[in-house]
Amino acid sequence: MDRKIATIQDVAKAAGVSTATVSRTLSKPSVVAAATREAVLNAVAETGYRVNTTASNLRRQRTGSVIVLLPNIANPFFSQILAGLASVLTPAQYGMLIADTQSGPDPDQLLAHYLTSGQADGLVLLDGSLSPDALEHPGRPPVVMACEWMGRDLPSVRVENGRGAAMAVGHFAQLGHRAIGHVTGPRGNVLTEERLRGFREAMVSVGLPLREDWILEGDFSMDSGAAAARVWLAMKDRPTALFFSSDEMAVGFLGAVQRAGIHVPRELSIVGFDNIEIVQHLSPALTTIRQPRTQIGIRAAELLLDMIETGTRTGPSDVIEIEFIRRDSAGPPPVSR
Amino acid sequence: MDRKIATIQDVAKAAGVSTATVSRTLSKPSVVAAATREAVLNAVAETGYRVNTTASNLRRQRTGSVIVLLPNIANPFFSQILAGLASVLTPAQYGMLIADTQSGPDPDQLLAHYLTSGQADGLVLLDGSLSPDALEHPGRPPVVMACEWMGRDLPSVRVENGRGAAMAVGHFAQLGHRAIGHVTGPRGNVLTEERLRGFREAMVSVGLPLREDWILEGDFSMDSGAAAARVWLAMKDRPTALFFSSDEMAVGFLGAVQRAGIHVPRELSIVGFDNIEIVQHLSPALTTIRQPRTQIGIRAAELLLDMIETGTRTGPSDVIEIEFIRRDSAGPPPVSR
DNA sequence: AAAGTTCTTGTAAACGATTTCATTCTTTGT
DNA sequence: ACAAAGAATGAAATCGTTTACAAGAACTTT
Repeated sequence: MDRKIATIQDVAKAAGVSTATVSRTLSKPSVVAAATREAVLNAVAETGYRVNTTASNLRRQRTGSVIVLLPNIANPFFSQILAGLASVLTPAQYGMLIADTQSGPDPDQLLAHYLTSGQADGLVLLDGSLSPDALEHPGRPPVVMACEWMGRDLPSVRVENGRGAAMAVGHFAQLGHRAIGHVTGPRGNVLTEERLRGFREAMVSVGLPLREDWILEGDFSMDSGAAAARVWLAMKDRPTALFFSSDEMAVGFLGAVQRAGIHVPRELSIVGFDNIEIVQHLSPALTTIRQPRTQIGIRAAELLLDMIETGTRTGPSDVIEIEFIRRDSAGPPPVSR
Repeated sequence: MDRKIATIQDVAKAAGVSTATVSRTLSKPSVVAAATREAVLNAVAETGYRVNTTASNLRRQRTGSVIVLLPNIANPFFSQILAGLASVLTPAQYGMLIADTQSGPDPDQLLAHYLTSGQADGLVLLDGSLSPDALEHPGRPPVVMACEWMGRDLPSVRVENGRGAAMAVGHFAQLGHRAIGHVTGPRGNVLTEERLRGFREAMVSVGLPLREDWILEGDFSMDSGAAAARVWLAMKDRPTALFFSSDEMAVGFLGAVQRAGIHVPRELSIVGFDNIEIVQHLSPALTTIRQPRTQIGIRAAELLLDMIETGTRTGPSDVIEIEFIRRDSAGPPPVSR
């Protein structure tokens, strides 16, 4: 009896109706008469029928899944966004396929592949360093960028990156710092550039000297934060405050300088960006800029679903508010000197 | 011309062959004559044809995706495993669907849903607290457990949890500690129980007193580590060494006690479990037990693919080796007293 | 009571691949 | 030179749905 899985045919037979009626009962119950509806639903329960998504997708000319392209699946920053995406995609009956752009050889090629393969009803891009060329493809599915965005008028969900940098600089200035540096993300990345721009503008706007040798390049990773620490320790003329383009770098930096005997925030103040979960548990707890990552994921998914349903290829962009979180890693500059 | 996406019919027409030949050229090139093969491949390139995965899957009675069930997608511990899974699933042309068991109302129901819905060719379970009842379903797809495992003889990939605990205890004992405590994961979780058992056995085997009030319950999270710190700080008679069932808890604990002015490892030694990326960047760098998480993901995916291809529902289990990583968070016990 | 409407339902044609089976064309062995 | 075996191809069925269209039934409306 339960040998084979029931098809819509079996249900139709059991209920004494046509397959069309079964299908209608399940998708638009309102158009079928109450009596038949009940008969069908009974038959469904009886046979344990589940619609075959593959067949349904084929007929409806959709795939039922959206692909998320991200630079590194193992990065906790992204997993939070994934959680947000999943929370709206799953209820909407869309599967979420995850593809790691770093794992393969050529990220741009991977993007092109997914744009042309017709394997997804939509794409979410979390990697801002992808080249937008492939987006010219005519029949491509809708695409939404989250966090990072590219030149074209691609719908995106982003945060006020520049303002975040300005908040950090403002905080340092107010505490009395005059020697402020910055550790950036990888050059070319939109987030990096945006935050760097915000940093520069804020520095001139508060009237502080902008020293290029106090702008260190990282790549958002903890390792690159630790590397920045070695550079900072080796400087003869050090900034007393550092703004990091990511919390991860701040964490790597903090651990490294602490091991070198530096006390934060007594000898050096630092501020991160993102508010990843761990930083509140550090000692000192990290002052940072909060990005509501789950929220970003949710909005991106909503935008994408809207585009998929309306069949548009463009859409609005959304800017999500950030928040300055004052903790204990930034204090007044050292008095000596 | 490029208006609509090309189907296999278009390719067949362009190459002057039947659709059957096109299909064969693409799946089993060896059975078609060299000349025709070339003609078909040219036609493919010309039309920009991509096989429609949905149609292919329907015909082949498969779904082309495996579902990964995990307790919390935002947990960095799991994302590393996901990366491992993806690295073998993607090349094998399987999509990886991720489902969060914590986000919905009833985890067990979610598992049952995926087991019966026929939406996946296989399942990977990363949540050991799921009840195995649903696995009785007759036509269910193959299932592999990673990290955690359940009573039944389900194929699984796991690590030597008990031995990990023993390594930590051994290390403490060798350093001269006599008062050793343990912070566990949530009760009922297989990992928790296994490590706790290992801890207990190791304690008696090195001949140290096993004090139940020095066994604190956590839930693997940083917050629960911080909570454990408050308990430890409030104790009149404290253990001088603590073994944590997860790095996350160790991190939460470390930050909390450091803020209370405790020096690790001078006043207290700690050892974690997992070796998550961040712990090497802390100050002090955390001594811990490394689980090769990417490796676990890879093996689980390999096992699952094998089961899918051979059509078996059982398979071998695999035990992955762990490694003790000595860093700076464990030292000799304080001399005072 | 005839002519329109409005509701329900069924018939059958897609959707785009894969694969069985039969057919034609080559080889090969004797 | 002829039968048998092998290789390459095509015709058509099939996977399990959804949905355009048609048709019958049940009501209105005049």
